This record gives sequence, structure tokens and C-alpha cells, in this order.
Amino acid sequence: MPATDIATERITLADVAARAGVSLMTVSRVVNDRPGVGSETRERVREAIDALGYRPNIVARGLKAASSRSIGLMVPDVTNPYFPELVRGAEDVAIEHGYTLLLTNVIEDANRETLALRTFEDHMVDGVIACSPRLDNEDLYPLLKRHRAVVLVNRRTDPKIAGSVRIDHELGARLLVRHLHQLGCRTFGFLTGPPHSHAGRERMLGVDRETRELGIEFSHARTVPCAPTVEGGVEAAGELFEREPGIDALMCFNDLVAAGAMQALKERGRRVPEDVAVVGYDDIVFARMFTPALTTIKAPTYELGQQAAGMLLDRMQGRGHGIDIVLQPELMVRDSTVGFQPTSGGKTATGRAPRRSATAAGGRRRSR
Amino acid sequence: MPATDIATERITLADVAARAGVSLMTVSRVVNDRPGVGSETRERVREAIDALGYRPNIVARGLKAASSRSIGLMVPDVTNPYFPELVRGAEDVAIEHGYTLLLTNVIEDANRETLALRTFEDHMVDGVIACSPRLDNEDLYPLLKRHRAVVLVNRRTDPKIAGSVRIDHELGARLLVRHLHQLGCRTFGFLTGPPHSHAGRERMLGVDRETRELGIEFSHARTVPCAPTVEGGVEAAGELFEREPGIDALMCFNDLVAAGAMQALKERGRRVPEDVAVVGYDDIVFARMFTPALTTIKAPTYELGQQAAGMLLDRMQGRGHGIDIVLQPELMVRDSTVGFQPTSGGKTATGRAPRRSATAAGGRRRSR
DNA sequence: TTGAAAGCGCTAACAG
DNA sequence: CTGTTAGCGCTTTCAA
Repeated sequence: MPATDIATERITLADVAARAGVSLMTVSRVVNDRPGVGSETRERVREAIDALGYRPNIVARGLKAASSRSIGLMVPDVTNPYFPELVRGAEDVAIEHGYTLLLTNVIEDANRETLALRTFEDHMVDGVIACSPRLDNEDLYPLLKRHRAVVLVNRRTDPKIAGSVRIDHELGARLLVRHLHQLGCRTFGFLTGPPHSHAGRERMLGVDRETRELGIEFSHARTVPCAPTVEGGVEAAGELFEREPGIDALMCFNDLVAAGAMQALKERGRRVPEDVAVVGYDDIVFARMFTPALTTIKAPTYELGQQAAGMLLDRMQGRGHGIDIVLQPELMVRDSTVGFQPTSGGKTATGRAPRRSATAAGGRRRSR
Repeated sequence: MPATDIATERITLADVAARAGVSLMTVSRVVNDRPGVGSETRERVREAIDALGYRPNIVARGLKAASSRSIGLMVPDVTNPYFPELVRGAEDVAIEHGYTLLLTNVIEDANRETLALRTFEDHMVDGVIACSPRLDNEDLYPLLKRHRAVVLVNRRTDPKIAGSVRIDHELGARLLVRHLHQLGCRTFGFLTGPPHSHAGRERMLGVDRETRELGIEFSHARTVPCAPTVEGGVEAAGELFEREPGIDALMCFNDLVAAGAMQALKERGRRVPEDVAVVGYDDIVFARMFTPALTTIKAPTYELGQQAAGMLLDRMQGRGHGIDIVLQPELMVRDSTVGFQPTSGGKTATGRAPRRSATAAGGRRRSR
């Protein structure tokens, strides 16, 4: 028993009803703005509510209505600046509609993902936004099916199971490859991120296709998976350059990995961008403050969060099924690539690329 | 009505009881690991639970037990890398003890803080961790008193109302002043952050006292409040240097502000650290990647989160009252200060400071 | 337009 | 050791 004064007793519907001299139901109707109450009674009840400072107990309501006015948001790692941006977007929409966000960090771990989805269930959330889940479909689907509404971020899926909101990562990867190729880079390396990342696979697809189309030889031997963190970048880049010193263009899973990679390259005496052009992905706020400033792909992350929450609210009401929102990424050219000096090898070494220009405009597209 | 298959009906205690051929209470006892059930019956119930995949409904339990097995965590802005670190610490402890985190972002806004605290109440959280709240005591206390247990981060308070876990920000500020003074800086400027920030006030205290003790003249005219963001830093630094061009040491509310300030200084042609030494606060992961790498104060943020959650769990059980945890900060010396070139003015210009060394060791202290 | 009764899923407090 | 009863605060259903 706390030494503190006990918090003021909870005011219940009954208290308000007693004070207003009406029944529970009348109060309930007023609270929920439902018809069937005379305007005079309604007024009297309103006064009682104000006087007592009544607030509905969401838990009790949830028990009956099987709803808790909350939505679960699962993100891999709030510590990566990419996700907080998304959280803000989702939260702003959720709060606006009277919902509370239950946020869970799953630290890129499948077990934590399972736990989180279960916990959401226990708390009777009305819907779930799952951000880049790492679980396999077989494990993920049964978990998702237990929820009334689900939206997946950056992962395509059966629209029966969940809606999806994503960035066109294949395009993002293509933009980067194209840019590096224009600069005269010919030997591409790629730190691909966590092996189970959907986004990572899509980017790999983009790299594969775009290099093929441009006639660049691209070998998966110059590919290393890594943790999506600065440390992951340091390690993976070290390993890759040990094995494949000839790489002159290094693509990274995200900006954190790129930061680590640039650190590792510096330690090895490789200059960025003169010897090796490095690109990241996400355009976190700090990318432009790195040394050199990082060329990367800017994804409309805040909007991604908003769209996800909006779609979830729709699905919670049984609307918006089968809609798949795809947001377009944008290339941000900065100093980690523009000073690249092509060596003899380059067939069509251009060297002069436009600085600080973006190619693909933002925007969105709806499919299906 | 969703087109999806309806999620599997919820399995309740009654289902398990029926299957095991016992009463509700027996199942409840087994679920909660309570004594008073024969080992054979217990086994039978366990099997039924597994077979049916029963999970307790926390909402229903909460209604009776007035608890929802969740704790509310209110942070000003997840977008500032400082807070996610803290969130991780708190979350890890909470999850370990079977609690879920309800996270809310209050975007440095008093209204959102009020809303968040109320929402926590509506959801019957078992306790609240409030991170650097901006609300005044008169507004904050009544809100807090409605919660069973509260821990404030970075804000001292009446232990009857809430526990407190904080960094010794006065010491942090003193370490910075001392360091800058040793380098030969003599004219200090300070971007103080949001006016209502408790942490900001403590740091100001540290600056005031340390400068006085060192015999440096420090005027509040060289002080500007600012938003705790990169943009805030750009603006405030611009304004300050317009007015006070003689400043040779710029202290900033946090690392984001410092990033903005360095940007603004660069635009004005002032070199960092040669002309102006700049320091931040928090040591976010990216501070070492800035150009130049930022000298700053490293706060044990993850641990701060852990301690806050730990203390809250204690308080929720009526223990640990009156304990106030204070964590010690540490000086991280980097390139944004070490190359400072003192001009004639400095009386005891030293110039040679140890690189990459820290003065105050980490550690913690309990008072009261 | 209003109210009374029943019950959401669970647990505390007693019986047996 | 096990079961019964009552009720958490609210809403749905049906009756007045």
C-alpha cells in the first residue's frame, strides 16, 4: 500500500447517474453522443459529468465492446532514427481519431515479434500495424489472423490477411545503381542487411535487375548480410573489402550501415568518395551531417506512418480492403558519391554528375 | 464487417474449465500459479489450456484487479535519438516483468502531456514514467496523483508524488565549462533549450556556478532559448551570433541543437573549433559522426530507462519510496573543441588539452 | 424518451 | 483442495 494519498476514487457512470438523477443508460448515451435523450436531460447529465470530472473507463468499455480504443504498433528498433519518424506519423493520425498507440520494439528478433503480437491480442487492441516483420509467412499469418485489422509496413501480403503500405524499394535500389553507374562506378558491393528483411530482398532485386539492364557485372559474392546498425556496417564492410578489395561502389542496407561502412573504409585508408562511392538508404536526419554527407534514398517515412494508420482505421471499419499503398522514394545526391574518381576500367566514365539534384519525384500510387 | 475470416473466437476461462471438467476458479488458480490446486488437477487443467491455446484476457482481469499489466511512458519526442535509448531501457525491464509499455510522444507540448496522462488513466495503466515533463507543478501534480505509481525522469519532485531518476545535469554543465575554460575559451554563449525544461535550468545553474568559481564573466545576455531540435539550433545560433559576435565557446542544450549551431556557424564563416568551440549534450550515437565530431556529455541513457522502470515497479508495490536515483554524466572530448585557438584575450590560455579522454567516471549514487 | 436486466471475462471472498 | 457467489464499469437488449 503506497504511503501516498490514495488516488481519488474513480468516478463511475453510477456516480454521474446518481447526481443527475437519471439511470446509467441515459448517462452512457450522453457520453457516447447517442440519440434518444431529451435535450434537457442531456444538459443535466453534461453538467453532472463536468462537475464530477467523469471520464469513461476504457477498460470496462472494452470488455463489453471487445475494443480498447488502442492500436498496436510494432517496430524493429526505435533506436534507428528511421522508425521514430514513422511512429510520429502513425501516432498523429491515431490520436486524432481517439486511439492510443501501444508501441513495441522487437529489436529485430522473431521471438519478440511473436510475443508482441500476442501481447497486443491480450490487450485487445483494435488493430495492429506491423513494421517490417521478420517472421516467416507461416508463423506470421496465424498470429495476424487473430487480429481484427492489420496493416503491414514495407511488406506485401495477401490483402485478406492485412493491408500493406510500402516504399517502392526496388525503385530506390535502381535509382542508386543508376546514379553510381553514371559516376563511373563498375564494381558494386552491397551490404544487404538482415537476411529476413523483406525490404532488403526487394532492394537486392532492384540491384540485380538494374545492373543487368545497364550491362554491369554484379556478383552475389560481393554481397554481405549485416545487422542494420552502425556496428553491423563496420563489421560487414571490413569483411567485404578484405575479400573483395576491387569494389568501387558500396551500397548499404540503410544509413546506419553506411555510417559504419564509411568508418571502416576510413580505417583501411580508402577514401570516400574518391576511391569508393558509398550510398545509404532512408535519409535519416543525420545523413547530411555525416562526413562526407551521405548520398541516400529519401523515403517519405512520416507519411508512410500516416498512411499506415489511416489504412488501419479504414480496415477496422471493414473498409479499404485490397488497397495497397506504394510510396515513391527519392534520390538524395551528396558528397559520399559525387567526388568519385573513375579509374581506367570504366568504359563510359562520366565523372560529372549533377550535385544535389533528385531524380524521382515523391508521390504515391494506388494499385488494385 | 471485415471480408476476412473472423478471427478465431476468443477462448475463455469457461472453455478451459469445461474441457478440464473443473470450475472457473480452479483454472484461474492454475493460470495465476496460485496454491490450492491438487497436482493432478493442475496437470489436467494445464493440458486443457495448451490444447485450447488459452490466453488470459488482460482487459477483463484489469477490470477486476484494477490493473492492466501495462505502464505508461511519456517522452517528449522519439525523434530525438536520446529518447529511444531510454525507451529501450525502460521497455526491456518492463517486458521482463510481464508489463507492456504504452508509449506516448508529447512533442514538447503541455497540452499533449495532459492528454497523455489522462489517456493513461483511462487505460488503467499500473504506473507512469514521465520523461522531462514540461508542465508546471500545479498542473502536473493533480494529474500524477490520480496514478498509483509515478516516476519522473530528469525532474526532482516531492517523493510523496513520484520517484525520480535523473542525470546530474549541473555536474554535466560544470564539466563542459571546465573543459572549455582549460582550452582557453573566455566568452561563453549558451543555447538553453525550451524555457520550461528542468534539465535546461539545472544546466544553467551549473554554468552559472562553474563560471563564477573559475572567475569567468558570464552574462545571461549571451543566452538564447531554443527548440531542442536541429532547426532550433540553427535559428538560435544565428540570432545569438548576430548579437554577440565575440563568443568563443558555445554550449548547446543538446546534440541536435549543437548540430544546428555548427551548421549556422559554418554558414557565417566561423570555424569550429578554431574560432568557436562548440559542445552539445547527451552524446547521441551520431555525435561522433558530425563534422567536426562533437564534444559532449554522455549520459547513461539506457540505464536511466532501466532504473526508471525498476523504480516504478518498486513503487507499484509500495516499496522504494523516497529514493531518488542520480546518475553521473561523463565528458566526451572530440574535435569540436580540441582545436580551439585562443586569441590574445585568454589569461591562462592552455591550448593543449588531452584528446579523447573523459574526466568524470560513470557511476551512480543514491540520495535520501 | 427512458430504464431494468443481463452479461463481457475474470478474480476476491467465502463456502463446502 | 475445490466450487459458488458476487461484482469490477460499461453496453446491449428489450421493456416501459
